Amino acid sequence: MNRFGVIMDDRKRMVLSAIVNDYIATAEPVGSRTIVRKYKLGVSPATVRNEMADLEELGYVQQPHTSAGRIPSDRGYRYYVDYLMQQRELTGEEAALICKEYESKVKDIGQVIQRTGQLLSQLTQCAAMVLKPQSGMSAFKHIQLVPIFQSNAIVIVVMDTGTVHNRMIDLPESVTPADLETVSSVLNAKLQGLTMEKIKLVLIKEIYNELVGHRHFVDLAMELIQDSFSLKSEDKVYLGGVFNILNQPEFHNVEKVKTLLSLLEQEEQLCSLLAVKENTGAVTVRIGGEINHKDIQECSMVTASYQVGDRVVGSIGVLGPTRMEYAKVIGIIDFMRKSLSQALERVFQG
Amino acid sequence: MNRFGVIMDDRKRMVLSAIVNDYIATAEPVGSRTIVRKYKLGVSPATVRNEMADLEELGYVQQPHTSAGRIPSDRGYRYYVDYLMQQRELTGEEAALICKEYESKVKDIGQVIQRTGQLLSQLTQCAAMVLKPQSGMSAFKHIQLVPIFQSNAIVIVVMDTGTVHNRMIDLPESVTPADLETVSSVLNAKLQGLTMEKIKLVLIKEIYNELVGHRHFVDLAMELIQDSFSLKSEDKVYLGGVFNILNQPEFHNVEKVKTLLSLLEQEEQLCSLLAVKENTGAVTVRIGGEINHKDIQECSMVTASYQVGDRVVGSIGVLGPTRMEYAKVIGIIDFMRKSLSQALERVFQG
DNA sequence: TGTTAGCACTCTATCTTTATGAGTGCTAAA
DNA sequence: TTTAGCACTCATAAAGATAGAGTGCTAACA
Repeated sequence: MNRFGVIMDDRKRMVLSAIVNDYIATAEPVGSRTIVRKYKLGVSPATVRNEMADLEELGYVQQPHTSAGRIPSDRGYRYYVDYLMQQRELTGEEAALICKEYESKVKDIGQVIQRTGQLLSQLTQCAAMVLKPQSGMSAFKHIQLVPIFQSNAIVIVVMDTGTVHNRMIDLPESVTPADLETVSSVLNAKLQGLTMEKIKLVLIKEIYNELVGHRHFVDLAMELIQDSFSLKSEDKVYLGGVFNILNQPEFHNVEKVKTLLSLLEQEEQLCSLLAVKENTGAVTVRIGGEINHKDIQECSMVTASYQVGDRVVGSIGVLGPTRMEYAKVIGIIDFMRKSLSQALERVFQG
Repeated sequence: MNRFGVIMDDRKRMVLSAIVNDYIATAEPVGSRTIVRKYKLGVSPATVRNEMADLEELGYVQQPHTSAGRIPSDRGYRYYVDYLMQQRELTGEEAALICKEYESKVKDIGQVIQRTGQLLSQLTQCAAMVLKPQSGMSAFKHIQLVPIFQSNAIVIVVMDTGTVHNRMIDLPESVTPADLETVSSVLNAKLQGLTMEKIKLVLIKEIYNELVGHRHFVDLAMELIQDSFSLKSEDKVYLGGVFNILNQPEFHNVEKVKTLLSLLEQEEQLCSLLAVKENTGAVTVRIGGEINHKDIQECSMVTASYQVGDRVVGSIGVLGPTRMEYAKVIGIIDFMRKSLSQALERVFQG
C-alpha cells in the first residue's frame, strides 16, 4: 500500500500481466481497448484505464507520452517475472535440439562451450555468453615444460577440469632438455591434485629445495600455474549471436548498437556481467538498471551457473532487450545449464 | 582509350584524385565548385564539370542522382590506389604506439595476436582481423598424453611455431599412465621436427609397429596431430573493433550492420576473407566487389601476411567502408606486418 | 461504491505541399 | 579549349494538414 492507498489486487495483476505480455509481443505501447479485446477481462476499456492509472501510480507501468498506451517499467517487469509470468516448458523441438547437441562425445571443452553459446543465441534470439570453466575451483593436474629452441620453452599446465594453459618462457643458456624434464617431474609429483591455496602455502619451499639451481624458471612456471588458476590473459568467455538483438526495434538506433558493441568487445566487462554472485543453481534474472551498468539500461540479462560434479565452474547467460520473452528464455537457460553440467559430468566422472 | 575516344590525362587524374580525397574525408558527393575551391586546379567549375563527365564515361566516378556531385566507383578507388594515392608515412605517434606494443617480451602467442588486432583496429578505425599462426607451415615439436581420469586423457600437441593444441580422448580400460608415457615418448622420438606430409607418408606404419597394442589411441592422437596441422575446430582468428565502422555514415542503416555482424560471427567466413592467395610480402587491397562476397559489396579489405623467418604463417587485415583512408591504412598494415613478424622472429630465432 | 458510456482533448505519425539550394548539362561567346 | 550564363533536376528540409489512437474526466447507472 502506498501513500495514495492504492493496493495491488487480482484484476490489476491481470491487467499488468496483459500489458507485459502484449508489449513483449508487439513492442508497441498497450492501450485499454487492446487489453479488453485480446485478453477478455470482461470489463470495459474505461475500467481498465482506471486500473492502468493505478498501476502507473504504483510504478509498474509508464506512458511514453500523454496520448499513448502504457509500457512496463523495470519494476513492472520485475513483478511480472516474480509473480505473474507462467513457466513455459520447452517445445519438443527446442528440447530435441539441445539434447542432440549434447549427446555426442566431448572432444574439446572449448568446442562444447562454443556450441553451447551458439545454440543459446539461436534459441533465445538474444546475444549469448558462456563463461568457460574457471580454474579457481579446479585442481592442478599436470605440468610439462617443452623446449622449443635453445633459449625458450613452453610451459603447459593442465587442470583437472580439462582446461589447458600455456605460455612461453625464456631459458637461461645452461638449461638442457633433461633439466626441463627433471623440473617437470618434480613439479608433477609435488603438485598433483592440489588447489591453488595449498600450492601457495605449503609446498613452494619444498620444491625450491628440491630444485636448487633451477630456481629461475621454476619461478616462471609457478607464475604460470598461478595465472592458470586466476585465468589471466586468456579467452575467458564465448560471445555470439549479437546480431540477433538487432532484430529488436529498440536497437534500430545505431548509436545504441555502437555503445553495446564496444561494451561487448571488452572481455573484462563480459566477465563482470557473467560473474554469478550466488552459487545456487537457480536462474538469475536482472532487469534494466538491476544490471547496474550505464551502457545497458534498456537490457536484461538471464544467467545461470553450470557445474562439474558439485563444483560451480562457469556460467551461461543471455543479454537481450528488457522486452525479452522471459518465460521462454528462463526455461531455455535452465535446461541448457543442466544439459551442459551433465555433459561435463559425463566427461569427468564417466 | 574507350569507344568514345576519351583518354586519361593529367588533369583528369587530378580531378579524380580530388574527388576521391574529398569523398573519403567528407562522405558527401563532390561537386565541381568544391574541387575548384579546395584543390586549386586553376580552371573554372565548368571545365571541371566536363572532366567529371569524362571520368564518368570512363567508369571512375558515378552520380548518386542527376543533380548531385560525383562519388568514386570501385574502379575509381582502384585507379586511385594503384596510381594516384601518395604514400603516407606513419605519424610519430602511430609508430611509437606500435613499437611500444612489440618491445615487451612475448609471453603468449595468443596474447600477441590479440593485442595486434586491438592496436590495428584502434589505429585504422576499421574492424581488424588477425589470422593466428597456421600450423600448415609449421613442424611438429612435442606431444604429451596427460591422463585426467581413469577413462580419459588430454592429448597436447606443440608446434614449433609455439602454438599448442589439445583435445580430450577416451581411453580403453586397460591403459595405464605408464602406457601413455610410452606412447608419448615413441611419438616424440619419431615425429620430432617433421611437417605433416612427412608424418603422413613415411612414418605412420613405423609407429604402428612400435606401438602394437595401443593402436586405438595412437589413432586418436594421430587424428589430433592431423587436426593441429589443419587447425580444425579452433579459434583461428581474432576479430575486434567492429564498432569502429559504425562511426561511418554508410553504416547508419541497421540492416547493413546486421548483415555484416552475422557474417563476421562466422569464423570460416573470416578465414576465407583473410586467406591470402599470394604469399608475397606485399599489402593487398581489395575494393568492393573485388572481395567477391555479396554481403560486403560496400567494403574494402586491406590485408598482408606475416612471417616467422621466411615462412608465411598468418595474416592481418582490416575491413572498412570502400571510402576508407587507403594511404593511412596501407601504411599501418605494412608497418604492423613487419613489426609482428620481427616480434615473432625474436621469439623463435632469439 | 464500483463500473461504464460519452466526449473533449492531446499528441504522434503520416502525408502533402512548398521552398531552398546544390549541382548539373548545354549553349554560345571569348 | 575554356568559360560564363542559364534552365533544369532532384534531394532535403520545413511547414502545414489530417487522421487516429488513446487518454482523463464527468456524469449516469447498477
